[in-house]
Amino acid sequence: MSTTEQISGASIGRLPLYLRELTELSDKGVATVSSEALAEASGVQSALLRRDLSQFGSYGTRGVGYNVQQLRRAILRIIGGTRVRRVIIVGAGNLGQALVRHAGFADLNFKVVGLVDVAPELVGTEVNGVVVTHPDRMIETIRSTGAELAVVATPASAAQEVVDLALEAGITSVLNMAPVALHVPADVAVRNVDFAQELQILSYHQARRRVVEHA
Amino acid sequence: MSTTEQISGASIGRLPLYLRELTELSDKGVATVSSEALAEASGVQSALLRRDLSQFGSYGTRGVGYNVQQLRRAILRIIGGTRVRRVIIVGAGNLGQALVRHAGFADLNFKVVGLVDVAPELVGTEVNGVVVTHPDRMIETIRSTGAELAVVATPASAAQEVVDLALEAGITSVLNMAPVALHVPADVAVRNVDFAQELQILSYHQARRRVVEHA
DNA sequence: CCATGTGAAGTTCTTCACAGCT
DNA sequence: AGCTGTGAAGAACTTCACATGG
Repeated sequence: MSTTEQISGASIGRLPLYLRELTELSDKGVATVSSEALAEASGVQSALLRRDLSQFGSYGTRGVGYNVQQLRRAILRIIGGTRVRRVIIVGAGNLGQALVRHAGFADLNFKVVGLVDVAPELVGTEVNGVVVTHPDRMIETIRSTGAELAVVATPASAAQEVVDLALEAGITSVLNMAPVALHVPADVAVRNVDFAQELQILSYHQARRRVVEHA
Repeated sequence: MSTTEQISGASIGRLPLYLRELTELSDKGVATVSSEALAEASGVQSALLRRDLSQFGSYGTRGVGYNVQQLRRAILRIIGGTRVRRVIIVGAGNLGQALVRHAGFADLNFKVVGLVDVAPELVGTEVNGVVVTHPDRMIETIRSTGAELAVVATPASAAQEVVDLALEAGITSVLNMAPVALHVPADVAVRNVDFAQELQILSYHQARRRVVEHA
């Protein structure tokens, strides 16, 4: 439980998967779960799950399994999920609006506190209870709402400039959905989500499959 | 140019990034690009880019760089982007509809040929020119349209059953946006995209940052 | 002289397999 | 007897640094 705990990047990426299944088990009233069962539900190997969990302490009992509640709370603490984290979404196009309307973030303690877009017909309106503001007022919006995570859902051409504004306002974590590589200082965390990229990766598998089939 | 070329998984994930930048360079009329410049634009290290590219042949000239057109075509062929790939989207909620409306897939030669949802008020309507059909007719829809990629944008509770239907219809590549681990045969490719997961990973970085700041 | 292509080293991540605890 | 936690091995991935070719 030290503050200098260093969890590997790959492991951190899986913690949300485990958390999701643990929450489900918890809701069902299940008290303990084996690494085998939790791993299966999460889509990973049991040895990998055990190694992941062992990195931040021992929440399992040999011969029994893991205490669902304890483990869930532990992961929740590690990823900061015990506290509300405010999110600002930049870009109120198809994707940005879909995100604002998306249920499920609230359950995880994320709160969308702002939505930003340049379109005059959108500025001032509300989407799912969130007011749309103009990028000119983005820094102000971020500061007044206390947003700490920014989601970039703009066209690629606008992504870098809005991220620069966000950084100026003190944002240090960015979820980038624009199909472009963002340039940020080393201490800023960026995660990229790109549907087109994912489809292209799947397309590669399809292409290879065809080769194999024709062999 | 052998058919047994084996490109590492991590490399394949980056090919779309390179392709994106190469297409931009191509549009600008740039003839050659150095690994340094292309890597910078793509957000990777130049040595990594060179290693990636060297895996499927030599498209560079020492002392000069890479031929933009040639390299672009080569990557396009590898990921199967020279051919139209038909996509069916399952789930016409916020996300599914945003995807159907999303411009940019067409440029990459992806065509949305079907949209599936259970909601009676949606079935039979059109979204961006694509007719919404009921899951009962999904197998038929997949077969008649020739869809080869399926995007799962349903609630988690419905994801596994729709994927099972898709597999039955012959789908072998799935982009899963539902927050649940899908179980599929080993020869089916699945890519998971989960916003909540990404936000949680960023949240971890925020949590760590706080610890450091308070040190 | 310049930038690619690549052995070699280094790092990170995963799996194996079993000792150790309950 | 059962399941975790982990050393050790293995696999995958990235970076270094320079020989090589244009």
